[in-house]
Amino acid sequence: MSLHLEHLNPEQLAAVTLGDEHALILAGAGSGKTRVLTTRIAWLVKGGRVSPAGILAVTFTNKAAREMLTRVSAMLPVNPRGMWIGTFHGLANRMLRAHHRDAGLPQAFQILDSQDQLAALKRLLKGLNVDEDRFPPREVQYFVNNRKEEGVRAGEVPLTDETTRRFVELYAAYDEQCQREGVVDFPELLLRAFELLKRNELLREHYAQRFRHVLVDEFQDTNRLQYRWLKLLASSGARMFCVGDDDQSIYTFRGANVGNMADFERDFRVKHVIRLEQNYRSHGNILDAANALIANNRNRLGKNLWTAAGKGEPLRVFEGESDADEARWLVEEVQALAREGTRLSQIGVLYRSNAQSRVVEHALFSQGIAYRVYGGLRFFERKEIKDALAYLRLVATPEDDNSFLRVVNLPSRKIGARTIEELQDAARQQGVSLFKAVPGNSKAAAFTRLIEELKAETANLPLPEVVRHVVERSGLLEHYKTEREGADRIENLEELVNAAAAFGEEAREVEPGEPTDPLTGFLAHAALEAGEHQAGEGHEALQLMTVHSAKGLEFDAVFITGLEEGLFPHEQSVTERDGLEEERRLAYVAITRARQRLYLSHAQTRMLHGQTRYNIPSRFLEEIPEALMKWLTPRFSKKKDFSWSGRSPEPLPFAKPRAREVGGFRIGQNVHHPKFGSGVIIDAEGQGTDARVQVNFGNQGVKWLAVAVAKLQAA
DNA sequence: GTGTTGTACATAGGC
DNA sequence: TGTACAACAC
Repeated sequence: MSLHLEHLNPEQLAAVTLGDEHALILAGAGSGKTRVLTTRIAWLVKGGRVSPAGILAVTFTNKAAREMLTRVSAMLPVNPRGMWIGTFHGLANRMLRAHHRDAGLPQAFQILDSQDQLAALKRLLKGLNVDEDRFPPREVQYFVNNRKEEGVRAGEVPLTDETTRRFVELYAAYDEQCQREGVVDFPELLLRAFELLKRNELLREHYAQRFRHVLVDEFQDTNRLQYRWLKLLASSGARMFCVGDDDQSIYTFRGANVGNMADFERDFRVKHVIRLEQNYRSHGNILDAANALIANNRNRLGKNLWTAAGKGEPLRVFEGESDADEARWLVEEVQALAREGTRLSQIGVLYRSNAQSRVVEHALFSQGIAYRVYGGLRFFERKEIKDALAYLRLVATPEDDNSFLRVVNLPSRKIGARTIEELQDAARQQGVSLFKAVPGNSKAAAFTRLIEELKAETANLPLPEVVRHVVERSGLLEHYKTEREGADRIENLEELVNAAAAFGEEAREVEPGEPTDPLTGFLAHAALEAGEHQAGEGHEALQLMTVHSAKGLEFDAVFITGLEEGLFPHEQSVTERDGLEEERRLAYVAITRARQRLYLSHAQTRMLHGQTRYNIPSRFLEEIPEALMKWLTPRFSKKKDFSWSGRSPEPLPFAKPRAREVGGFRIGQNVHHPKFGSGVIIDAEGQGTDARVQVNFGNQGVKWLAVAVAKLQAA
């Protein structure tokens, strides 16, 4: 039960034992950030500096919140009752349930995930006869969410032009619809919680007095609204302890605002910025590479990681002729590592985008190597689970039109688009929910009766039995039994019953005002905690994932694949503001995942969207000092004509004939241009003085150049 | 009202 | 290349 303060380095100790003041902790990768955060909480509580109820600690993921809770519990003599530890959304939900009346919400309000939100918007746009070409649902969603994250309601958006005016109308209509149906989307959860404190002085005072210490994890990932909410919570003198790393900010594309770090320093007149720069994870060469790379970014608070461990081995770099070649090499290296005793689960294969996993998977599969791919559908996002949840939601909230539409004809009740439309018209006219608008003698009435019966039948059952009963009586189980390949779905539906049981068993402390209805709690849990991506965690398997999902993880050996211009950095990023810097931070995150060994690779050709692409090596490879790397293939191979030779597939017999060689240049050849720099020829056409070649210059773009005019040189 | 073909589209993904 | 959803035919 000791805090083991003696094991902390001076900076960590200073952070943990900081006195009565605000603090910004710049915590580099692998610098013991979580340890500092949890030890500080324990130190505050154990020393009697604050009661557990005075602690509010917030993270971004449920996983991080769980880990924090576990570690804090281990350091304290009793279960830390009364602490608020959770995600922003989880804590907002908790607050809104407790004060749903003040927040203007029904007690059992349902939470829309992004999919649900999009479905709700599509329905709205259809009902309003909006031209979906001019106002695509996705863009409306984007607009709404961005405004909410700025804390701006529909009535407050400046109407700069006609299009904006239209978007704002839709925003307002969407919010009305949500209100009517008693549902709340993710950004709304945060905005409501913010507005609740902003408008209700009594409540604000209550919480601001209660929480004496507010601790924030991954502070660089907070958006503007989250920061403003934190400021309200700290409005009565609470001490803020914000931990973050600007170099690991990789989520600006979804609203994260690194600027919050600088704002925080200023707004709270932070006296102490503590830098945790000693890294306990990686060998020296790996850290040197990371430091050198990130030094190319201009917008930084500044930080340099160091380690007491040795330099370790050089980074191994491989150039593949193709993506398949790269994958073959990777598999061989993995096998070699395994022979040397590295466990598969301690090897991470990282890539920029999910599409890249396929080739690697193929190679792994053919060699019989166990692997696990992260990403994709999570448990509570699966179709059959969402169907079951829709029934459960209707039992709890019949006004939930989203759920109504989802399952009114599932299993089939012979209710088609026509009937639905009529129903929607009627509901709109009467200003009521679809459920209420159902005429007594219609086909749909059988459905509403079913829901009402379910409600009555399950009223006094324990939660898992409620779920079991609804899954069976709704006809879903039967429906999926008759569906071919429905075995997995049946299994998942059964697993849902188990999930309900597990949820019920988790002894969660109930504070006054907390929802007492277990079903409501479970439905919120399902929305907020999407569950595991894939079963089979803990099995010995190679770990495949995007760089984004690797954040926060570490491996003995790491492969970063597809280090090519256009892929990593991604071509989309060049059009984004500071996009390239974010890509570089992403590469920084990837590198710093490795403990002992780091492998970097790229391929000369790659199949993307069914087409062969010729990419030049990523600039990030050039930003890493040569001395740290060991090239397994000749650096930036000068091999020419690779697309037409050797093992490479012949062009299809009916493919459009392409000029293989024009004006002394060949497809696949590396070239240099005085203005655009180095590139690779990806296409050619014409003859003699008309000869033109298409060159991929990476960040400079893809260009057609006349051979006679452009000063192209073989590189 | 349901099954089938056809076309558009393709970063990253937490809650 | 593979998927997702919309417009089509039964």
